[in-house]
Amino acid sequence: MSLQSGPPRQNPRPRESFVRPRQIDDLDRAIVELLIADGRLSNAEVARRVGLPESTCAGRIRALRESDVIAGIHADVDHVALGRPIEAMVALRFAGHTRGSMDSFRERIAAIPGVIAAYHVAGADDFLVHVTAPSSDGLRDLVLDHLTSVEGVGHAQTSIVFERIPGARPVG
Amino acid sequence: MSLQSGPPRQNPRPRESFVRPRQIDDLDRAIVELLIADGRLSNAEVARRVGLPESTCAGRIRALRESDVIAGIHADVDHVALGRPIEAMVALRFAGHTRGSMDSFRERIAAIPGVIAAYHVAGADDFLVHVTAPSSDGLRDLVLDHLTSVEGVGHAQTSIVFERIPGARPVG
DNA sequence: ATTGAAAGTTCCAAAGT
DNA sequence: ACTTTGGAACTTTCAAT
Repeated sequence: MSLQSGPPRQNPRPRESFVRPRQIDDLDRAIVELLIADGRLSNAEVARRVGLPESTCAGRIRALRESDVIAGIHADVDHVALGRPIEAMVALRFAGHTRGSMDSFRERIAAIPGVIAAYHVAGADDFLVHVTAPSSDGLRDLVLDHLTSVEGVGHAQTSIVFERIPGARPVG
Repeated sequence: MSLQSGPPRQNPRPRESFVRPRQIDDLDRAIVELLIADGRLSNAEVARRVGLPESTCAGRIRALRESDVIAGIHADVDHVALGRPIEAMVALRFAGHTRGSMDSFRERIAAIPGVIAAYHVAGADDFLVHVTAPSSDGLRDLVLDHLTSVEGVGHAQTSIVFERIPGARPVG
């Protein structure tokens, strides 16, 4: 079917990404950069651009995927077009930093509808939750029902996102 | 070559994504969800799963890409494996909110090495910049050389990211 | 717009050099 | 590590609905 799709990455990974089969070299980095720019490039095309025979290139890509250097390949969508025009970043602060409530929250974040990603951070805030909503009402409901109301959360500050500017993300 | 790759999305888009050729329906949403989960699914496979003939499905996917509902398909990489183990979110506050300096910053963000994405937000902070660095020294250099030092930036607060938790991102 | 069928292409695995 | 090869899978096109 193509370079493709190991089993879709399950979400809460138990924090172990230490299968590192082979040292990453510049060729691997070049391959990864190409696939960051366009995740649907065919193996043949990637091979051509990095100057590698197809079978060798395919082997490297497979290894990169199996070792989770390439964690996944996903479509980036326009949430506005899909009926969720409101985008926001919600900073959560836990009261007392109970390890337990933060852990249990961590496990449930991904299931909250509208959550694009969450970041567990050091500093004044504990989590940054990146969300979309169909309306400001929807955003309020999302925040109040699924974030503020979480056990242990002491404070939530919602910042509307005016614009998301994608980085070039060149690996170097 | 596949469903693939219109010209790679150029970065600072002038904020107009209003070519909406056809109304998005539930089938489109289903297709998009599949491609969010696995951006390398073949057209044949997507067609099978949503119960559409291949040619129809291919047409829809093409339309979704041309109208930028699907903005792009990109590999998600493990920055740790690629030699940038430090991940951080930097909150920037501009002094005086000079429109000009914020605009010019906006245009230059994507070129800063290590920047994954930046968010222009409403609220106390003006930008959240999501970055990776090869070391804490590298992070300091990145922040001091490219963020704090930007004209108009009054304050920068750096939060180390312990963990990124991807959301399910179901469109609904 | 959507469809099925057929043509043309690309991909993958397994062989050998 | 590279090349070739055969067969399977994929995308695309087109006439018709």
